[in-house]
Amino acid sequence: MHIFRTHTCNDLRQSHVGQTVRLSGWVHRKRDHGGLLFVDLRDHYGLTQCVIEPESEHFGTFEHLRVESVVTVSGKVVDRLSDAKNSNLPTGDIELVIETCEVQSRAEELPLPVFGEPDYPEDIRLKHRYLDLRRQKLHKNIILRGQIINSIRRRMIDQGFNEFQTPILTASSPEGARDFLVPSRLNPGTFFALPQAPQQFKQLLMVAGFDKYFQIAPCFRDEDARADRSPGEFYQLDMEMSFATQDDIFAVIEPVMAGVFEEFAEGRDVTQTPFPRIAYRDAMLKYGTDKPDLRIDIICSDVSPFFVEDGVEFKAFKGIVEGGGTVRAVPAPGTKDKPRSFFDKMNGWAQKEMQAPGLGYIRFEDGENGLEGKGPIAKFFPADVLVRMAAHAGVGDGDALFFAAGKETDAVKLTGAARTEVGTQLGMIDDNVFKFCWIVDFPMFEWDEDNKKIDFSHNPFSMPQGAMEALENMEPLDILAYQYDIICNGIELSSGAIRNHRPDIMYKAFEMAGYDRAMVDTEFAGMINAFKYGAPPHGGIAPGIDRIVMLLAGVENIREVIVFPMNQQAQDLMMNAPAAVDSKQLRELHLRLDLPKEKDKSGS
RNA sequence: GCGGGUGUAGCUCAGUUGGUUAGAGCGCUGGCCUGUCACGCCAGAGGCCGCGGGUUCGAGUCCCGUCACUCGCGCCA
Repeated sequence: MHIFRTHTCNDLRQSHVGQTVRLSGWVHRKRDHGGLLFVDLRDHYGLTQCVIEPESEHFGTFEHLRVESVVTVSGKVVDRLSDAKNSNLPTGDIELVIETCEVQSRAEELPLPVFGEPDYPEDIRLKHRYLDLRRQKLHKNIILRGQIINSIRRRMIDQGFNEFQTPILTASSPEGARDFLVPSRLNPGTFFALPQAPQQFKQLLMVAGFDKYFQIAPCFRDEDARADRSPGEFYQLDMEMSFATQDDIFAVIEPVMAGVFEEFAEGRDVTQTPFPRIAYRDAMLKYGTDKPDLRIDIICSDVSPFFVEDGVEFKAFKGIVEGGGTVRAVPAPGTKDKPRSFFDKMNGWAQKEMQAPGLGYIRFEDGENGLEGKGPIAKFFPADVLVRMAAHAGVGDGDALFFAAGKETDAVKLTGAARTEVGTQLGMIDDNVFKFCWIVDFPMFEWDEDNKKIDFSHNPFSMPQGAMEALENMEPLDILAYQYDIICNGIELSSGAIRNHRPDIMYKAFEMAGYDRAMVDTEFAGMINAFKYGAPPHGGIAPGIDRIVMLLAGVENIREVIVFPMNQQAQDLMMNAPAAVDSKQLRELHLRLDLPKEKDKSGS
């Protein structure tokens, strides 16, 4: 008999009754009846109830053994009496009568209970991640992650893509995030950067003629965290292909995403391919964001012109529109029965959460003379203006409109947030649906208000639509790029682009954003040089693995799908990283610290 | 860097208009219990009310500051 186990804790069934077997695992739970003691033994695979009687020489061992200790037990598999079977457990028909046992590892009192999985403070969970990972829910998420990555890998390979490994110690890449730096001992005073993405490498692989690249790529960015953004490091399905149009990229990645989501959706509905494509400008107008949650069936609109019509007396918004601002309408469908407090709360939300001046509203109801407006500001509008505005915004009897007004950027931002808030408050978000879309036609350039200049609005290495001709002849802010995002349920899974593979167009685009030729030649030497020796047109995308797993696992926080995550301050509480190093290590690197004055941390 | 929320036992939380000795459940320790599977019953230990200052005869409670955690903004094109 194997010294640790003949079966796993999920193997034994009625057919094993009578056999002598051996199991190893963690003591999940004990139920001590004095004269009889039940031990639920747990391993990666499942749970088996073991039972021990007081006559046994090992009874005392189990009486005082703490849960989560690791034991090996041997004994006979017996049938349970019919009313003692547990239908909730795959092994619930049988139990193991313990004859011999060996304690492999005693557990001390736990900082974090495994059984029952009660909510626990996240810093404790992170510090004792190995305990947290024993819990079924997290354990399952991590296994799911591995299965999803396997599925993605298989789907990419099936489409003829080759997997590559690119350097971890490299130079700063063209992304705009802060780099993690690694000092070079052999080259004092110089630093590697960890890749923010393998962007330049994958493009260089295209120049090298490999045609179809992919990698489950680790990416490192020294930026602040969000619920859906892990600090420090994360993984992307990074892919790139040559001689491909935007549609070719979509045709490759859509079946991968749709296929993976369908494979792991467990009955949840997934958008059929091809995914809807929404132009950036339309997305900003209709949804107030470039990552719309299409589960919310609300379409916003610009209603600015109605506020400056003759006879409209609502001076606050009129002034905003006349001053070059804008008013956007966010429909709230089916709110006839909502109390006044619903609308007041939305206004309070806008002021508190969005730090907006407020959120005006009008409720529409059929009256004696047709559709009528109700609410505090309706009285400032002639009846016919209200009717036309309702028609324009697509609302009718029993609906309401919220108004987000201000400078266009502010109004759009408030519109997008209000749309989500209304959708949430009205219960319009279906958790059992994955709604995908592409956002396309991002502008190539934008106006940088801080520096009063034109700058790249997205990726400087994207190909402008219309190529050189557009750069030379069009108004810069009107030029679009072959740049696209893929969105699922309001979460941006990835940006991608058809790249600019032409040095002449590259120099021109950078020149328009105020960067001279010399700067391009030094900052992006590797790539611009490569493009001078025959580069294929190419493009790609890099969907975030962690976010895909997060959506499929149905969790709100990205740390629930990462095996050893850092906290929001980008600290690993379990490994104590980052940490100070001793002076010998610093001397070897010719580094001297110049730290800011330390904060008073006596509060903890 | 900025804004919101939270901070009372190991954990989840209650704690009245400011008023005597700060409670409950879970967990932990000890005892009892032969069919449980969220086992049950009894007893016990466990508190700088995040920290500092202020108001007050008196602060867990009110005010100011600060720290920690978290969500968001900036940032991440």
